[in-house]
Amino acid sequence: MPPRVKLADVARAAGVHPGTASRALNPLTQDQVSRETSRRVARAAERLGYVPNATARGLRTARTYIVAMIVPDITNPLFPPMVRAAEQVLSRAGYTLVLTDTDNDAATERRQVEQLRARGADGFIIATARWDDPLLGELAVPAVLINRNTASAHLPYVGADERTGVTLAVDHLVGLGHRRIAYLAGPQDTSTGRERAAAFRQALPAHGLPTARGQVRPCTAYTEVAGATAARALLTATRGYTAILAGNDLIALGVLSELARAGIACPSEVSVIGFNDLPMVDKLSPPLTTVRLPLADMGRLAAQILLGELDGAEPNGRATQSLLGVELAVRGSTGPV
Amino acid sequence: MPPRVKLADVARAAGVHPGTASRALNPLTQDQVSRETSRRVARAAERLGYVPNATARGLRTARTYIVAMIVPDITNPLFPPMVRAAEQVLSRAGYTLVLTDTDNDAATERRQVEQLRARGADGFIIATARWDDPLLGELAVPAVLINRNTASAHLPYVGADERTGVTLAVDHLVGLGHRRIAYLAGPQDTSTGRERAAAFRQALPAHGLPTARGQVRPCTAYTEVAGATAARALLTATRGYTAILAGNDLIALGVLSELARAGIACPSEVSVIGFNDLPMVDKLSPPLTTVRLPLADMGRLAAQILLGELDGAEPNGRATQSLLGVELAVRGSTGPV
DNA sequence: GTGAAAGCGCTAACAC
DNA sequence: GTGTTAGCGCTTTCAC
Repeated sequence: MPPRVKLADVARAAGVHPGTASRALNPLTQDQVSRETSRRVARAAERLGYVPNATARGLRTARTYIVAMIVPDITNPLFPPMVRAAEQVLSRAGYTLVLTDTDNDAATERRQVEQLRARGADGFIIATARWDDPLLGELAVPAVLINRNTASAHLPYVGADERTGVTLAVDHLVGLGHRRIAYLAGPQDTSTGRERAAAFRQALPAHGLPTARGQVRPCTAYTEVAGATAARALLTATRGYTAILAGNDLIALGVLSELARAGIACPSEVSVIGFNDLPMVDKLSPPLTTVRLPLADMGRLAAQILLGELDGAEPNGRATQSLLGVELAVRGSTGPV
Repeated sequence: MPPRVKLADVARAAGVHPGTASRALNPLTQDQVSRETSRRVARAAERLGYVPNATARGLRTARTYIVAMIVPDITNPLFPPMVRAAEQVLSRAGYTLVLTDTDNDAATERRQVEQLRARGADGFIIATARWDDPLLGELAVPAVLINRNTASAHLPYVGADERTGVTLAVDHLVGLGHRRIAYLAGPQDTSTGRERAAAFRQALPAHGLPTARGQVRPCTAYTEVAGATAARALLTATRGYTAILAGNDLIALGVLSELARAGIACPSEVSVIGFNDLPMVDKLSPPLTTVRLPLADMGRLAAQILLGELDGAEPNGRATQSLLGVELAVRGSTGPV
């Protein structure tokens, strides 16, 4: 393959010095150069098919225009829409997105972050934050949290309005006449697990409904199996509930399968609501009523906030916490008592 | 933030020249240095928390250790398992994976590839290949195709054994007594669309079954809507089919909804088979019988082949074409005639 | 086995 | 408005 054309070649072709060519090609410094020169350089670059060497530029400017996004598991359908939207925003701004899947493993995450810092990633979008995460202090570059927050709230955070989501779900159930509603929460070491459970505990009294022991049960994981296990425990303990709100759709799936196994009809005997609106849950029998999160909007906003910190001033002392609106997708898994 | 410790710092701390420190730290050149020196340098690096600057190294070595993976749409559940597996293999080999989502758009793809070449990506894994794709000739670095092949077969390709998948599906249906089987193919400008359709046309005669006009109908896209449209056209033209094989699961979903709309029971009146085994299709009513592809294996192998070309010799003249085995997941959407 | 020195391609002070 | 010069941090010849 032919040696790539470099800035010096363009400069020679345009009859100017490399420094001038550099200025002419960079939008930010273009006004230091005469219109005419700028045009000539641009044309030469075009003609020779000049592609700037990002590595050399990065070495000189100490910026790589690389942003790393860290997700726990890209096969979890929650993340692709965020990744996709973030990538679009960043790519348009001239940044390249590096995706890292940590496989939900802290050690892997550590290794990856190390590698990315060596790469000189200019910033991070982090979807793996645990509630109390030591890693986040050591980043030394701008970072934005998405989907899951941490206790300290030192970093900008973009999430969904979990509380409203839970409230919408409970309101819907109460509107259908339900008064005995159980909640199968997600794991309590995630911000979503905590937020949603807290919101549920507040939502009942708001409707004048009593809270009973065992009405809120945490699942060990956001999985169908954990959901089924928790549902079984719930049904064994009490059969009086007419509705079950699940910490997410996978847990709801577990609930549905457990109900089927126990011969309890949904929604005529027990209504079920999930959280996330995963693809295909509208095709289940019954189609799942669930809270829909604005995943793409979250990805977009996270990228925009990061770009702001990257281009602009120092990160704000008090980090912006953004909660995007959610909606309830009402489907067949909920009905009147 | 403190200025990052660089190689010169480590060298000084170890009492050697930077060049020597470099040799000591690089596994490939470590044997040019005495055991003792090597140890001393390693210790100093450790103590100072030295992290090599990948940009500087890249400028010098003309390698970035970046591999770009190009997918049409990361929210399509087909791709995350491939991406994840590829990333694991590459990351372990010291490479960083850059993910690009082209949004199924050729212009976007072009722009992205340009950007990635400027970045100096050492290699590409390409899942967006169209049947006849001019872009592929211009890469100038090693590349591996995954999931979709091109006409020329000049590049290594990793895919699933589509033909066997179709054969398994047809065999299954014939085994259930079906003799009138229609095929709703995917778009014919994709290798998967073509391969599967061709395989279907061969599979019928193999069982001594006749082929009729209109028995194979291409859909305009791999979508539920396109599937429903094609299914409607099929049912309007002929009602004699007892089984429909779909080009992929989304098309199958369209078929199922169209059958429901027309009041035709599945599987008792018409059996349906999909392709891909997307998440959740086992939870439909009826659960979808479908061909399962080894997506993660494909991602893994593609990454390994690419690593081979990256580390090793020149790309083989005759590019390796790998077809990985598939299996049929038999579920409720197929039954006896 | 180790030191010296050059240079990857680019940008940003500094001159004029 | 443009040319000159130095240098980002690393690797790799070439000496010794």
